[in-house]
Amino acid sequence: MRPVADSGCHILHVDMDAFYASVEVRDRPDLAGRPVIVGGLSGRSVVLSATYQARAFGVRSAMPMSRARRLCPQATIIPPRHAAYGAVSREVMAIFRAVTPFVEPISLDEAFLDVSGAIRLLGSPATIGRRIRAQVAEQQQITCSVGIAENKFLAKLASVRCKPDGLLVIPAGTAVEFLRPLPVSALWGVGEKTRQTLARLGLRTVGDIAAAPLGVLERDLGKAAAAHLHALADGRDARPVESSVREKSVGAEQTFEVDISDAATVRRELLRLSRRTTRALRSGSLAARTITIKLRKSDFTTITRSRTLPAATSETQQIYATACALYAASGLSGQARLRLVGVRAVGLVPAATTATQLTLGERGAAWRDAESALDRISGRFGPDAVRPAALIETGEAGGNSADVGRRRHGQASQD
DNA sequence: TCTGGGGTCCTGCGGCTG
DNA sequence: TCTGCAGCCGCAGGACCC
Repeated sequence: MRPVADSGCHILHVDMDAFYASVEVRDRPDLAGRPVIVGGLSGRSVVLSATYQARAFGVRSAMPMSRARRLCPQATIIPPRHAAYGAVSREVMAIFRAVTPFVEPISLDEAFLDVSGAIRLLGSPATIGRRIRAQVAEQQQITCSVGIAENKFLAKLASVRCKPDGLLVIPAGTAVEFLRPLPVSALWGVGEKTRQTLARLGLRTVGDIAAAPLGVLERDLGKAAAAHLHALADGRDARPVESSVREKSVGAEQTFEVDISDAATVRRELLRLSRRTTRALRSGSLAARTITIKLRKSDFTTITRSRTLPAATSETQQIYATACALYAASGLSGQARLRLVGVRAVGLVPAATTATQLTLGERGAAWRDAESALDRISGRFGPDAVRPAALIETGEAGGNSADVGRRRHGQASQD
């Protein structure tokens, strides 16, 4: 093994390769070496993950499934199994935590590790990276890529550059020459809109941004984004690896199979989403001060409306009532055709710290007890084991649902 | 081509308050 | 009592990331 110039590089970014698709292929060996796409089966779903054999045909994550099917009609399409991916993710994160306690998960399939405290015991960062790759492959039969550098931004960049099944070190002090020729989109925070704005300024590479006066960037991007991009373009990123990141909001949203204008149907969906949101709140022992709804019209324009409550809550009835009031006040109730609705709870606080304010006639304690009981039943028998009568679909007992608006992504029954 | 779902962060505006 | 100002907060929207 050739020595790698990794001194000063104590940040690792580990990224699983085509994670969901790799788990599916692992569990179905007959699919090995074939194009596989993980995604919903309905008309409006998108690609969640694709094997590299499918990517060779141009299939990409977040691409509409209809387009992916056209590009690669021979691909095997598999509906997602989120529980299976979550289980693999927990095992992989345990491998990381056996190396260092400083692990910051970014999503199910990637994490940053600060290994500065593990070097004396386990060897150089590159040695640690190779060890992690070997353990993931041995224990989970899937591959990952590891980027190693002096900060998070560069480590992430390195892992992207060595995919799939690779390991790349950006030696300390060489970041600027590595970064200079890259397109601006390589910078974290530059999406399509920002890329267009930068192109109007004549800035196309990371080197162009590094050379541009900060004032020019501030004028078109704002102070925070300008400072952020200028620092990244110089290879500077002071963010530490944070092993305990607190959630700031939880929520749920749903795209309808066909656009909906009927207010009663929208309210029913708001109830369903409020239940999902409050279940997430209660499972984290959290309550929320502010409730936000999101309404996306058929032309894809999106509005949000929010309301801050006198006290934080995790009760479905209160959040649902707030969501309905916001919907009624939006001016879209029964008017616009909606393709998506969402409910989000913001301003999270530990549930134990919330003061209970009951007004005359309220049945707060009774509701809380009932919802706690429902949570326990849901945990044992599934989320739809018990639900409000409003959410029992027409004809459900007979097996045929008339509620076509809600059917989606092949997961209509796993809400 | 026709765009999911879960999030975070930033900006700008208006109202309130001292 | 009125006005101007600064700071804070709530709200809405947009961009971005995985």
